[in-house]
Amino acid sequence: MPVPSSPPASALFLREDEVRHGVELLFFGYTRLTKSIDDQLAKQGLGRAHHRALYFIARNPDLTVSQLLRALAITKQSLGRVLTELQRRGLIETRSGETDRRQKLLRLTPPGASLEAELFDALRTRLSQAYRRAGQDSVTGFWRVLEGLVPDADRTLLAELGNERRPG
Amino acid sequence: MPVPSSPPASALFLREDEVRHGVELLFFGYTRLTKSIDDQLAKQGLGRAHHRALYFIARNPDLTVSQLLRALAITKQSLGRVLTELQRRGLIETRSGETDRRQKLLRLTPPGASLEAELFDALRTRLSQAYRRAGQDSVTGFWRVLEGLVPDADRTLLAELGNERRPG
DNA sequence: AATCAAGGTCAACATGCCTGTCCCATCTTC
DNA sequence: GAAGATGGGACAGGCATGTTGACCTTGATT
Repeated sequence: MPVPSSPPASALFLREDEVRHGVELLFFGYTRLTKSIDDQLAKQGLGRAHHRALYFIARNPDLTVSQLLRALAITKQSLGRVLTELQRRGLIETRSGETDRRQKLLRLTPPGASLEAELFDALRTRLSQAYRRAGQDSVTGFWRVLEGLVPDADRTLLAELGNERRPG
Repeated sequence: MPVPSSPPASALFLREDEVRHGVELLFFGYTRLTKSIDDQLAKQGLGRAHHRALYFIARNPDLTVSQLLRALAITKQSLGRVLTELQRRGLIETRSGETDRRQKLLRLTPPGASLEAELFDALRTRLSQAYRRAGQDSVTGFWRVLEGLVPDADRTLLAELGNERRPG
C-alpha cells in the first residue's frame, strides 16, 4: 500500500471532500425540492406527510398499509393519522384485500389523483429541468449512486414500488 | 470506463417514470442516509437539527449565523435554540467578526469537532460505498443532476460553503 | 441623525414524529 | 379447533422541530 503522501493517486485523500460534497448536494437537493411544493400543500391544508402518502399510493395503486409503512419508515400511528385524514377528505379510498382480507388496499380517488398530479407537476418541472441540464449520462449516474445508497432491505421495496407493472 | 451508448435524450426526459424514479431515489437516499446516524445522535441527546448545524460549521469554520440560516432555510428562532444548546454543551464556540463586529463567527470546539467527525464517519462509510459501487463517472453525474436541482439562489451559497478553501 | 443589517429573545403555536399499550379481525400452522 | 402470527387500528402522552410576530441591542452605512 503506497503511503498517503503521493499526491496524484489521492483517492483516499480526496474522499472526504467528495463525500462532503455529496452530503451537501443531497441535503440541498432534497430539501429544496421538498420545499418547492409546500405552498401548494399549505393551500390545501395538508402537510408533507400527506403528500408522501399520496405520492406512493399514486405510484402504486392498491398499495397495502404495511408496504406504505415500510416505504415511509414511520410508525403505524403517524401513518394512521395521515391516512384517516386523506380518507376523510375523499382523496383516497380503501378496500380489503382479495387473497388476504386483513389487508387494506389503498387507492387514490379521482380528486386525490388530480391533486397528486398537480403536486407532481411541480416536482417534474424541477427535476426534469435538472435532468436536461445534466444530460442523460449524468442521470444514469445519479440513479446508480442513489441506488447504491439505499440499504438492501429497502432496495427490494424500492424495486417493488417503482417497477411493479402488472400485466393488464 | 466504457459508457453505454445513450438513446436520444429528449424523449427520455419527458417520461413521467424517469422523474418518479428520481423522486423516489432522492427520498430513499436522503431519508435512509439521515436515519443512519439517528442512534448515534440519540445517544448524545441531540437531534438532526443539531447535526445539520454541526455539519455546516465543521465544513466551514467561522461561518456566520446568517450564512447558516440561509443554508438550513429555517427561521432564526429554530436555529437559535439549536445553537444555544450546542454552545451550552461546549460543542461550538463563537467570536465576533473582524470586519463586521455584529457578525458572530461559529466554530467547533475540539469536542465538537470530535463528535462531528464521528458522525461524519458513518455518512462517509455509506456514501463512499455507494460511490465505489457506482463508479467515478456515475458520481460525476450524481453531482451534476443535483447541482442542477438546487435553485440558483442556493447554488451560490452551496459553492461558497463547499469550496471556500483558505490558504494555510 | 437616520436607517439598515446582524443577531438575540420572548411568547404562542402547529406538525409530525415517537413510545407504549391494548384491541380486533383474519390467516396459518399444528 | 386452538394457538400464534400478522395486518390494521386506537388510545395517551411526549418530544423535536418548525412557524409567526413582536421587540431589542449593537454596529455599519449614508
